[in-house]
Amino acid sequence: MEVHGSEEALLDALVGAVRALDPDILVGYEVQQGSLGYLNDRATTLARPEPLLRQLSRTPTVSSMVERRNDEYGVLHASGIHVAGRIVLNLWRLLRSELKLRIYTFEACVAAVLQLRTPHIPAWVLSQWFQGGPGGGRWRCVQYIVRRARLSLAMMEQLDITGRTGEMARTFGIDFFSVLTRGSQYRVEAMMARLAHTQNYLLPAPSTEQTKNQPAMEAIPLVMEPESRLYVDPVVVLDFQSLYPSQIIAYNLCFSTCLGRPAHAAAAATPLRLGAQVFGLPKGSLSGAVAPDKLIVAPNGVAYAPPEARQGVLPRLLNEILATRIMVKAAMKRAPKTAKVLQRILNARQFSLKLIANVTYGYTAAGFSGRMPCAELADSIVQSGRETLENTIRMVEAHPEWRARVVYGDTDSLFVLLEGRSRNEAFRIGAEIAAAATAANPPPVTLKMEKVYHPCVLLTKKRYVGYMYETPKQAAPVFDAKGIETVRRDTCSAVAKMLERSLRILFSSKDVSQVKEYVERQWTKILSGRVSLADFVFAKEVRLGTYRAAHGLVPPAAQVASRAMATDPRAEPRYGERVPYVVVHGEPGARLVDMAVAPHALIESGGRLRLHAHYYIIKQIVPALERVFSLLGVDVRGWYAALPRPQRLLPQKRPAAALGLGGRGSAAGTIDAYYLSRHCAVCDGLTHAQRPICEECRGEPQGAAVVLSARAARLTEAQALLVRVCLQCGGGGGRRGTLEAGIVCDSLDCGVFFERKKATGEAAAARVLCDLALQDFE
DNA sequence: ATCTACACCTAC
DNA sequence: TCAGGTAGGTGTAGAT
Repeated sequence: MEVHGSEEALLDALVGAVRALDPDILVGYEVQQGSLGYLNDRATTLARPEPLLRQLSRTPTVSSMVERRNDEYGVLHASGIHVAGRIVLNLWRLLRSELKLRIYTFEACVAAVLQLRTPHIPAWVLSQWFQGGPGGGRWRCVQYIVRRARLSLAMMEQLDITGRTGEMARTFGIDFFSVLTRGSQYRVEAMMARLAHTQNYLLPAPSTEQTKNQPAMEAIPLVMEPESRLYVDPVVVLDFQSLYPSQIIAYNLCFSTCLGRPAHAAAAATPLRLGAQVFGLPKGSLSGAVAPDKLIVAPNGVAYAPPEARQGVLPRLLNEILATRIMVKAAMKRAPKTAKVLQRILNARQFSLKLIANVTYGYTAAGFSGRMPCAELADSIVQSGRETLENTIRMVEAHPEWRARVVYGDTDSLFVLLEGRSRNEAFRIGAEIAAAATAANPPPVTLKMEKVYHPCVLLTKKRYVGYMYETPKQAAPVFDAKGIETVRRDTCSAVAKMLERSLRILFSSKDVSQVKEYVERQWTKILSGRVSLADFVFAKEVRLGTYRAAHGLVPPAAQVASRAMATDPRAEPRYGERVPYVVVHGEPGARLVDMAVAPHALIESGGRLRLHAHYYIIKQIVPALERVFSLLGVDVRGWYAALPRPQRLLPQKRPAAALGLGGRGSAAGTIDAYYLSRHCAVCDGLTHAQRPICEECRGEPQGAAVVLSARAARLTEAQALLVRVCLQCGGGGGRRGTLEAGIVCDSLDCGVFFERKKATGEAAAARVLCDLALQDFE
């Protein structure tokens, strides 16, 4: 740590340090408004003689600058800050594509990547600490900031961002920065152009006008309408591996082999229109090269040269990509399962190969921005894939011994219901189907048995859920959901958790009354306010500046962000940032946007704002549950209507002294002071405010055990409870004994940080690290 | 009550 | 100065 007397001197020292270390890469968690961007803004304000970014660069003559681009792509992909000669990485943006999270705050990313809880301390508190002068406060502030910088690096390290980006650069044959900032077309072209050049092909460059005027695409993939219901018999899920790439290879589909519609070729008087191009082929130029009966005619009526006559560039390219992917997958099998990091890296590598294989189709169909799309070629790929799937469905249903029915299929997958059969039989028949379909198609078209659902629910197209078995030997099923609220990030986690739990109860017990019991218990908790706010936070992506002005209405998240900006312009959300909000009670007839507020606004309102429990239940939870359980003839809405309304408890006014908020160094330093609850920590019933366990439970074994262990360890009852139950969600739900690292259980992302005193090695009192955490917590 | 535009996010 | 594709479900709010 260096100490400097002025901001000027500080910036000079930064420049000196960067020049001395001469790094290739500069990383900030958020480099536009914080980090480098903030420093640059300060430097500009101070009107230094030379721009800071140029001083930090390696080549002062080349421009270094802040990129101000208002188009969607630029804002989304570029780091926004350019320092010539160095790569500037905007970590949160990288993590956004790397991880699938509900929200991408620094703390949430650290938790997801490093399995670490970190406190969030707002800037104004840090500022207060720092201005407190030498001593604890200032040191705490510096320590906090240094720790965050280290954690950013630790995340880079853990995810091997530089290593993997470098690998991809080598795979695609493009430079490091382009891997992160440029699109898929660039990757496809880098690979395709190299291969094309070895065969003396050049890539056509149609104008945007020509591209726009190419014929419209006609083929669409098959998406079956599923029979919506609960399936208690096994359902085998099979899918074609890399369907589109394998169609390209199997039928030699390529720009370089496409001959258009044979009818056109015959009538050579009219020039051949193909994709964005118009060719003037001399009459008879085809007949000498390929016998008409050897032509491959795709199901959309477009002809292709057979591989013997001319092997296509795309087929060759994809062959190599798929072969490499198989090698990587083999390497994953060889590597020890315990080498988690290696496994993840290899997995990411094979996944990126799969991705580039799939976007190769996208390249041929890129209508909006494509540099050389070809509608006929794209149609051929889709239609061949569709026929392959349709033929397979027919074959499966026609087989007399399988007695199978295809109940759903999407593009490259089929769901096969095997009525009255056991799971083991399902696996056997599934393997037979896979083998038969693979044999019935030209290589490398491969049908693979993915999994067996037992049981499952098919809701609609692209929405289903089931207990999944991947091998016949697997004892415990895995909950697997597609498209429904449990996997979507535009619902709050209360919806996701309740739906998942309800489905698990249904699948395990097949007893709807147990589901009802669970759901009613949760509703009661919600209505009486005994819930964690964290489970009721929505977080949706916000793209300010793209909303239709004519519509006159912006989404709630955007509204919340705009309100925050009114008081602090630096609170402007980055393009595509997920902005959290909660729904509170409003005026009668208020629109949703008017009832959406930032979570901290609710926390800090001191009871003025109230969580809109009714909205959450009626508009979010009930519809989600209803979609599933109405299939069983259950009236979820009726459950709620019949539910006795619990009396809502007003937020407790706690004496400031007990909360330790009377001032710094207040005597009430133990954590139990913060958890005075009206509810018994064991049974959740009402209790005396000063007693964490109600009188009845003190007589029950569990409650008595707490009392006894508390006495043995010389703790208060509340302290003893810390190690048994999560204090935030009250129950502990199977997490008992796993609370070593924190007082709050892992299932909740409350962002509160507690430091445990380890001195005595026992369940000692925890001390709140910062006063602020309390507000977040409440 | 039903339809539509818009926004978001997912499956493939 | 660059930007793969389509299908599809659901919530919100205003219009019919």
